[in-house]
Amino acid sequence: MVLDQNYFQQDDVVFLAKDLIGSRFHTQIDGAYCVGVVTETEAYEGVTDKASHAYGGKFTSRTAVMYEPGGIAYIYFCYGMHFLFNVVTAKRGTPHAVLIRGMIPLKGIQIMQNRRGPHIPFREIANGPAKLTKAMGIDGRYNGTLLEEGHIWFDKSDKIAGHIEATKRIGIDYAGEDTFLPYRFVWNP
DNA sequence: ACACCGATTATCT
DNA sequence: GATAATCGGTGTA
Repeated sequence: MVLDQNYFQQDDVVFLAKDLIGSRFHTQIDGAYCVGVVTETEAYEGVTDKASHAYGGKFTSRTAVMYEPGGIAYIYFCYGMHFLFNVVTAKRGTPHAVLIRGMIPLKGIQIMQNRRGPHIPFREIANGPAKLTKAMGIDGRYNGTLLEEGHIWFDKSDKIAGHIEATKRIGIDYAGEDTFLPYRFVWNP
């Protein structure tokens, strides 16, 4: 079933990050349909999380979409050259988000290969947050857009096999003690 | 296998 | 002016 606003407005962002492992991520962008299975996510827990862009209630033009109701995209430009894709979760006013960090391509593989470059090995097409957005054709145009079938969306069937590992998050060593929270989920299918 | 480092620019202070 | 939720190439082993 397609994951809707009701699903994304649950308030436990750590649960959602883990629950999104094994879901299918779809884009219909520039005339190309692509799908992958989500293998890696991270939770960013709103105003209380020192790693979150919304830590301490920070509200800027960049973070404004995080305060919108769950079920929309928060896409931002990172390190001067990469787009990173998050799902905004929780209710309006609670700026939680789940970063989608990795995926195994399922459909539209040739399109993804073309977007990433012909010499990229299959397993490296979308095994990183910026690789994934590039493979899926996602950029800043879609910041703040509703996640719905036909554009950018998720669907999920049942429980997955295999083990989900929880680790500290990547690239947030500035976050003090929150650096070590087990908010990253990695699936070893 | 692993460590190092340069690229490149929107966003925030 | 400094920073950044990264990536890919280079070098050593």
